[in-house]
Amino acid sequence: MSDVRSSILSKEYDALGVELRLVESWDDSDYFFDWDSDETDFVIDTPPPYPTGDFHIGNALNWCYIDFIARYKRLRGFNVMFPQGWDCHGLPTEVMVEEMHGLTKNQVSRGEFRRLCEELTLKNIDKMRSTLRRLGLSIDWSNEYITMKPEYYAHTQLSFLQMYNEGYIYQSEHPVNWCPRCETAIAFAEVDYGTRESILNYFDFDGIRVATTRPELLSACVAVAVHPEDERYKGFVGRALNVPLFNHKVDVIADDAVDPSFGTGVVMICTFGDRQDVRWWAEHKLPLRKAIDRGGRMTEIAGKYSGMTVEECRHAIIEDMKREGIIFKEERVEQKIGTCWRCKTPIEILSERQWFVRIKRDEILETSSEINWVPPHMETRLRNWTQMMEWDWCISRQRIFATPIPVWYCKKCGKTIIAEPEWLPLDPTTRAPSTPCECGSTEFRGEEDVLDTWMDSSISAMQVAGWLKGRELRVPTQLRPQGHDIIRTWAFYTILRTKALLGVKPWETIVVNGMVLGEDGHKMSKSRNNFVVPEEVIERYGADAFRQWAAIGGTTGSDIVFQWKDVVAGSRFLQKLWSIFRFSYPHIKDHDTSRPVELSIVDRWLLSKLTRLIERVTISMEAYQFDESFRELRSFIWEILADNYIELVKQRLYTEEPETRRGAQYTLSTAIHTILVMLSPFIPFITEEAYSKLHEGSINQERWPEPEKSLIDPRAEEEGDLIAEIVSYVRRYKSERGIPLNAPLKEIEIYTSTLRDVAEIRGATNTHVELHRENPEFEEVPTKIKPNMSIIGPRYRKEAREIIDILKKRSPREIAEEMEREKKITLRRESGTIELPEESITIEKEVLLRGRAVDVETIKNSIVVIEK
RNA sequence: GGGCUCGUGGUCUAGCUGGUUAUGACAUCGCCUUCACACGGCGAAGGUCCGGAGUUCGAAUCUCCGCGAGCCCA
Repeated sequence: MSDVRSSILSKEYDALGVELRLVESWDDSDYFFDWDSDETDFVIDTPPPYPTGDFHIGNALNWCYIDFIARYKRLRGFNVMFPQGWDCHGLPTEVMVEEMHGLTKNQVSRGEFRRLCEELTLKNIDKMRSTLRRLGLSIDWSNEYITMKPEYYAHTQLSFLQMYNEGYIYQSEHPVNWCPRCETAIAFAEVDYGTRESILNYFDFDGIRVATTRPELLSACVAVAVHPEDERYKGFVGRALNVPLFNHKVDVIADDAVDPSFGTGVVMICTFGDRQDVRWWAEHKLPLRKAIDRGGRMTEIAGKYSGMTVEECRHAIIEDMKREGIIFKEERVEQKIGTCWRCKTPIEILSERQWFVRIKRDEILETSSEINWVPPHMETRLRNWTQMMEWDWCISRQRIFATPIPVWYCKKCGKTIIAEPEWLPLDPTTRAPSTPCECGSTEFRGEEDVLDTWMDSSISAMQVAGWLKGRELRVPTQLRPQGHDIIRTWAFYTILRTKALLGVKPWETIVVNGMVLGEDGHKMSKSRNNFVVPEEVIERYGADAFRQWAAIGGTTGSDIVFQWKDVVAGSRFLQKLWSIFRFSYPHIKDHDTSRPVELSIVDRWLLSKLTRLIERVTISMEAYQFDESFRELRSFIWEILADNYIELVKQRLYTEEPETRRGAQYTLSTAIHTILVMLSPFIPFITEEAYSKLHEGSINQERWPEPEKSLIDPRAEEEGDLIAEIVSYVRRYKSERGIPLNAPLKEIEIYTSTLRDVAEIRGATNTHVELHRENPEFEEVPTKIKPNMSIIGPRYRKEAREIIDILKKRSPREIAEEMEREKKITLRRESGTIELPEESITIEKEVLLRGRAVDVETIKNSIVVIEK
């Protein structure tokens, strides 16, 4: 027996040691998707992160969710793909390369600049890969993709050709959001907003009073607008005015989008001061006057101001207007302005020849409605965004590190030449078309503009599902997990593109995670000093502890506050679990399962509760409710298994009597095995470590438990609950009186009709237990009548209140006696009598005992007497 | 300015289709070193469930209004 009592397992669980060892020993191929499997596919469209080099804690939350699902689905027998992509192209890397090497992109060749970007990106990817591994994520590395590699961007280019041929993509001169510092067009999704204090200048505009915050656009003025109902300006509509300082003629138009209460009620329309100008310009078919160039400087139409920056021009024009005496008022106003998401420079709206993807609102909305959104309200964000889009998606960028647009222009006739699919991948700036132009010319200018990075990443669902890989196409994929911050970009573009290219939705389900907030409840940012990186957490408490925070930090979809205490609580649970395992291990490691075993009431009680646990956790996992799943598991393990079951069966496990022992061994073994498997999606390290002590192979090869309905036993649950409560009462009794827990009491008497077996109570209390079927010596005094509202409420509706009042007025003893006699209660009122059935009230009783020095406690329908 | 979400003991959090003892964690206090675990066990204290109105026999839960917060955006 001595070997049973001293476990060979360490007392303390060494999370860091175990995890570092397992990270090294795990076999990547366990997680490979099998393209030829007969099992049902579960393909996950992991959103490829941007390789900044740092895996943000928000990403880590998202990836934990993905891993919970991937591991759970594998246990359920699915052929799971959890791929990892890298969305490489983009401005931030260009800027970083320029800073690192102290150069601008124009100082080296396009090819050389691209090479430097690739070099940095590969380094960053490497760094992030090691964080992913350390987190214990079951990524399928055989399905990794890197968007900057030619084999990937060939697909991006092909998608461009297909969408061009189907009329989704077109080139046109159109207003676009423009960053003058980055000298590139940007999409709406890339525009940030900030406030700025500016001056509202009131001035005389050829006899009408106008207020504007952007006098520098005077040379781009194409009309003046008033509200049609505005009495002050009725006579002006249709008149032509002379633009101050510039003297070109513009018309006064009426439009009800003009706010009569703002400024003077007269608006100067320029091409373009803001998006409202674009709307008016298009609606009233106004001329185009470009006053600002790509670098943010004034053009020739600005006359003597040309060459100035926007700021310089504004000051100069205001000076000149003052000199002419036409400014009569200046007012400070708070103004919201669009800025570049990357460099925060105020953006301009310029009219440029650019490439666009047509936004087909209805198609996107309809496709979105076919997707199962978790949680459902996240879809409204996409719907609102889609309905608000004012013009098409501008996909061309004036940058270098991006997918080249596979297009040339004939130098002779100007025709646009679109590449053939078999020429891909290609860079039109270094390669000419393989065939001459229709006009016979072989001289071409390659398109220097490149594609928006979202063009790369928005085909991820198709890419992972085998598009163009010579595999059967598996679209829609089963799942897209992502944060709610990228609904209007990643989700939106992916839905648009997959529908446009393949005619189907990209995913069956999208699970949206919240943002991670710092401990102060605000979004994590370096300036707020509430920033935590996943590596820091893992180095201190390990990945299993971190993953528990991800699971129970909050409900799926809600924003989650990062809190160290949650991680600490997670690490304590690991220790608790280890202690349970360490205790159980010697009893279950080689128990005999070959012969049927005799199960006691508490064994059946535990197995029944375990079965219900399996049912509940399975349901919540299917609904992606990780907090609920993990909470259920943790409370079962801690409260039911450890605090109750193990305490109850300890004596049986230590006994020399093999039959008594075997039932407990069997039950404990089943419970331990089951919870390890169910915990393994959340905490893969400790579960693998424990599992490996009992079995060959990895826990990854296990199957998710099926609830065995025949094990659900309400009678055993009732009896077991009573036993657990009695034992816990005795424990409390001893604790309150300073009696050591294992010290025997004189005697415990239990008066009950529920219990049949008291062996475990005897063992757990270390006291002789007498079981009685009847209780003649006691006097029971009813002390309180508790109305059962869930019965009385719905049955008596409006009369419920009155019934309770009447019950309160009558004495508990009287009611109890009537109930004993009649099996019902008759209430008399002015408006007649009411008969309450037995189940509508609960009678609380106090037990009195004469003549003996005892403590008495009523637990459920049983009475426990402890002799002093 | 709009959309979405949220507002529950000191802090964080559960509470689905309304039912009278509101869950748990951390922190606080007291008791207990008992042969799995003191990173433990047992117990205590701590709440106008943001405010107001409404629906209802009954509201933390449903509706409306207000206040506040967070996120995403204009």
